Amino acid sequence: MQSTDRVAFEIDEADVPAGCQACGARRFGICSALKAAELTHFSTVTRRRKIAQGETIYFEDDEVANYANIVAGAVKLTKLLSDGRQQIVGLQFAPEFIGKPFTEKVPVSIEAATDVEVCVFPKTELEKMLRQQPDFEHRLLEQTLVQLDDARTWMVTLGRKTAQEKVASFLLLLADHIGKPSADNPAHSEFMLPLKRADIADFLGLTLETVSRQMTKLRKMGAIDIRKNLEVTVHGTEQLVAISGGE
Amino acid sequence: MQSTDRVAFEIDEADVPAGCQACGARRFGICSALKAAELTHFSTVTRRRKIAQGETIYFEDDEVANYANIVAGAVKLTKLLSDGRQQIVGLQFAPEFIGKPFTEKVPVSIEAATDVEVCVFPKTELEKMLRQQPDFEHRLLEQTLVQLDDARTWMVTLGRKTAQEKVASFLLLLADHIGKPSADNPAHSEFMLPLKRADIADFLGLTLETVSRQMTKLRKMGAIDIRKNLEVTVHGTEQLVAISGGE
DNA sequence: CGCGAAATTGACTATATTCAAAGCTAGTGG
DNA sequence: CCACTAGCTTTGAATATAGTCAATTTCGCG
Repeated sequence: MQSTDRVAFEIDEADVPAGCQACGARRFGICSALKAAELTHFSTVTRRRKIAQGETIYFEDDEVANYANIVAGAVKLTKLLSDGRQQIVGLQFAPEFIGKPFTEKVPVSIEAATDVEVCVFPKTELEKMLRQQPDFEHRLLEQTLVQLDDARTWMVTLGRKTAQEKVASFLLLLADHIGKPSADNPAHSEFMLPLKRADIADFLGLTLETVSRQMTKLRKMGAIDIRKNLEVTVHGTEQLVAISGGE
Repeated sequence: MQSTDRVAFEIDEADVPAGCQACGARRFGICSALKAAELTHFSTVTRRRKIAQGETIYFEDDEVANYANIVAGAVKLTKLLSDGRQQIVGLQFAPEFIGKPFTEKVPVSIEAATDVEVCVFPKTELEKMLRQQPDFEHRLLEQTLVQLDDARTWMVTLGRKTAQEKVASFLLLLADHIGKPSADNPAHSEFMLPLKRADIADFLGLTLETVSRQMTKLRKMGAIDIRKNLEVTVHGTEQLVAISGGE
């Protein structure tokens, strides 16, 4: 006969819904505020959805009835000016939360930057969880504070950096979020660009031509390598940090 | 003898600490989540402080032991690059909350843009209130979401607007927060600039000369009037909205 | 292989910056 | 009360950086 401890542990683990076990949000996202039993209940009202690159998930000022966690991929948050100029105001990667609680409308458009998989749940359900679980709201506040800090950090990049520094900052941001140590040299970092040049330009407040020129310059300086327009290798982040004008 | 209702009402009102009665944070800030009795307790651990224009309240990455509500005046939140370039990432007016909960360090420098009066309270005390009062945390989350939205809206201005549009956007922001209808024409708006040209430049991602030139241009276009370098009159906001490139 | 989309490169231009000088404004002291 | 100063603002001329428009190349995919 097994010890109660052991049994309890196994039951607990078994209680974690299958779909949640491999999910980043379970461990690092808002779901980490939930206990297995609560998660089980929660998982009955969520559903997985795959979204193709380029699809818009919410339009700016849409009224929304759902929220979601990103399970895989990256989404871009954009804002438009009436004449069509566009600014990407944030990139979000797994396992971050999508949506703005307690308001009718989302103040940004949300679009799949890569193929994306999300875990969707109804607005009402989230708000119920928030009322029942103070921890859950706490977690949400923490994630919001991180996003606020990220936004403000990016404001410095937008307002005060040169084109070259902006591009270097962008590459460092990606290295940080989706970079993997390269096979041959662990000090290097490799990743696929989740955005095309026009989107990078919209994120950096530049034109796509300027982005392209600066990428070329960084390549010629030996700071990075780009293959097939989207496979990037960073040759040591220190050099890139120096070029980026720092934090 | 008075009715119990009447008595209860008077006691309740009388319970609101004297210092809180005229405070904006009491009605619109985070303190509005508190009932009179809780407020009374809270007010025993707060203290008023006056801060002169130009004084720094927190330095970037300082560890802080206090939070505060702005009672009067305006503060600027700034971030620095290592070589000294500066970006103002936010302006806050009464009755907003200052400080970043649950973290050791503030990620921005906070400086009094005008003479400021704040209501200060210890970090530990706020965090205790947050645990005891879910409403309080909820309120804080809502304020943080508003700040996040403000930051993202400003990112569009920084990344995608021209100098002229930036200056117009800035004036509209002020008209919105501290503008008063002018005496002679209610469609006009008047206010004192809380920032000097160099600060406006740091807020808009421009140089102070460019800010000055654009102000002059707006004056010559008849959109605004400036007296003594800091008294501004907006001649109808529609024109300024049109110039600002919109939301 | 060939087509369409995306990226690069080039030549020219526009916008905002830089550097420099002069003009205001408010506060101080004779 | 006026002159003087210090700090800020305005204005000007020259320059640099990024933007625009256009041509060419590369890449992904049928």
